Amino acid sequence: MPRIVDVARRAGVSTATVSRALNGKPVRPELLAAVTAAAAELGYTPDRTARSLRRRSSDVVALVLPDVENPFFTAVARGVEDVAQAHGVSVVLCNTDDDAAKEARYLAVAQDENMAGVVIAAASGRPALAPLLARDRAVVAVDRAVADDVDLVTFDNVALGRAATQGLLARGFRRIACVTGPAATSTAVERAQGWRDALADAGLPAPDDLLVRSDFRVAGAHDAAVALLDREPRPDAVVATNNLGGVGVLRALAERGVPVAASARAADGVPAGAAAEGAGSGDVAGCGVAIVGDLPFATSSTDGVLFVPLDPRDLGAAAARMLMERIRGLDVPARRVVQRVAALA
Amino acid sequence: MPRIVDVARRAGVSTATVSRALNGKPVRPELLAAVTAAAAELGYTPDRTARSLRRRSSDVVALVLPDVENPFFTAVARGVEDVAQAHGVSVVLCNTDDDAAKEARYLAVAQDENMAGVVIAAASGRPALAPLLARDRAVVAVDRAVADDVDLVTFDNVALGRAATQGLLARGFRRIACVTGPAATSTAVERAQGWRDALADAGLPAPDDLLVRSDFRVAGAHDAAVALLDREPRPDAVVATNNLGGVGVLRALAERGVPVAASARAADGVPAGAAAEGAGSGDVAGCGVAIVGDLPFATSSTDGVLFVPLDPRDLGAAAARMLMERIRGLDVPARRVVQRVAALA
DNA sequence: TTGTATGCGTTATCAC
DNA sequence: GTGATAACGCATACAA
Repeated sequence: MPRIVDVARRAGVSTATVSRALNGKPVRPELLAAVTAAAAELGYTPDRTARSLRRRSSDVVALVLPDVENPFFTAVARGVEDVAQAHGVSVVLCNTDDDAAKEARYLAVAQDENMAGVVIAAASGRPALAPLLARDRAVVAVDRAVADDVDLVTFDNVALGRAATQGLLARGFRRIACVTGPAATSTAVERAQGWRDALADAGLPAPDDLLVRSDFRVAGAHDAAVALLDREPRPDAVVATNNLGGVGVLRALAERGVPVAASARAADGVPAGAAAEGAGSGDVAGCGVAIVGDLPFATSSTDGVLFVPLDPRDLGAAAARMLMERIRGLDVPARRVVQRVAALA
Repeated sequence: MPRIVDVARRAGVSTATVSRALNGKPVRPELLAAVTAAAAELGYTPDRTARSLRRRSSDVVALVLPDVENPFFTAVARGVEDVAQAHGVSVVLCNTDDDAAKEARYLAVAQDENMAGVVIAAASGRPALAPLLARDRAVVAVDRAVADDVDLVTFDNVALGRAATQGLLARGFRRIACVTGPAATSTAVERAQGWRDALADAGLPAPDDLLVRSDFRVAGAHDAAVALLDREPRPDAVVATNNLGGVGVLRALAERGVPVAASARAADGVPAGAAAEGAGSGDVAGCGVAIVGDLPFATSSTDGVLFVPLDPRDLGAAAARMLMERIRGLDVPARRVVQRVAALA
């Protein structure tokens, strides 16, 4: 492997000049030409390890995610990667499994590797960012809020939960349950708050037993939905506050033979009316479903489901752009960006 | 940040002894105790950049994947990550989009970063591994074969394609189409060969116009399936050789209002019989579907679909284990491991 | 502008 | 077994 001295010799200059030439520092045009020619002929590429040691910072950023198997986060990753690559920086993907210990370990690695920055969708609400911040590393929180005062780019989660719920209300549903994620996850909490707000706006109760905190995964949401279906009276619709939650809910409905209802039947507006006198208000009718997010791998049966679509790739791209700014030295107070959301689908 | 000299001073030894103590080299027990104590008190962690520079190899491995948004590959990533983490090595995820140029770029980065090794599911059949191999870096190909003579862990793809097809044959289907991936991808080619073999074994023709090479993605497979549904006579079943292909096929069927058929009707065994005299042999009947792989995010409507399940996580774990062996210095000829496959589902 | 010389933090080599 | 010291490959302070 050619090293910088080889290029220097071949170009007839010093290593310092090679370094400067290759890093865009002022160099006489003819020498620059000689250097780039020599580098090209030798197929020289700088050793990034040595460069990192010297610069005390590498061209790598960490992307810390709670679940790489969730299409939402892989889309975030794509967004981050797109802009990072455009800036010549590599992305290390770190999967925390929503586990604070794993997360802490990865953040330590990011520090020991002298990575330039971190984009994090935090497992815990209080990730161990202090050492990184002390070292003046760039940090951007994405999707989920964190305790530290760092750049943050999220959706308007309350609005998302509200939109999903209002959509169901508009379709005539009244007894609307909510399947959300962990209490430690801001998105889960805020979207559930949106559900609560929408019901309150409509003058409806939002009883605690219609709110189930699960884990934002398929199996958990599935179990939560099954439990909801056993409630008496059964809810006539369910809001899933994330994509995998939606999958779990749809599976539960399918298992129980409850079809997805695009809208409530006319009589449902009457609380204790005719519908309740049979085996319960929803025993034979379908169940409304609203999902915050998308199901990119759904196999077709989502007719009647109300989606509040998100663009996680765009979210990731926005976060990465903010990170690049910080890496380039931008020194302003922490920014909070709320990503625009498309209309209901 | 504490450095190795700080630990040395505090423990009253030289930096060399600290290094040895922390790396498990022989050191007098009392000194070892002093060093570990000092390191703990200071919260010292070695700078991995400096270590990499000196050792000429880092504790990071690259995982080069064609599509991080494909659940199959994220599962592979999980498997790789699990064993890598157990060995104290971090995993850099690189997404090539099945693009040879992007792939080459990432491989160059792996080299410049002095990464310890690479696990690759190659975009092209001939990835640019030569520089890495010349530098004596560990390389393991996973899922997809490559031209270079490196360790390889795959499924028995011909058997997979054959199993999917035989399953459909056993259910009575006869005119079975195949939607597979790019001609440059070994899995796509081999599974299609399995389809061909199974038909030949059954004494049936495998006409070229029933084999569609797509891109292993949803949209591509969808379009391919739509085209197949327009054939006259229409195929009575389709084999999708990967998971996303399966999604695309199922969506196409749903769009066209063609139900998934768990088995062919009795008369289908007769080539030019009664079924053909109407609007075509399959115009009203359903269509059989077999999928190599799984649909972790299917929302329920996969009744009747024949799955040939895979365990990509296990595949990734196996590849990572081989990589770890190589990194630890194992020096044997390239190995070819064919991963066991579960029975039909 | 350019070259020389030093340092980044660690591990490996050499004497002891 | 231990300590002093020289690398690893690059970027920069300083001198020219």
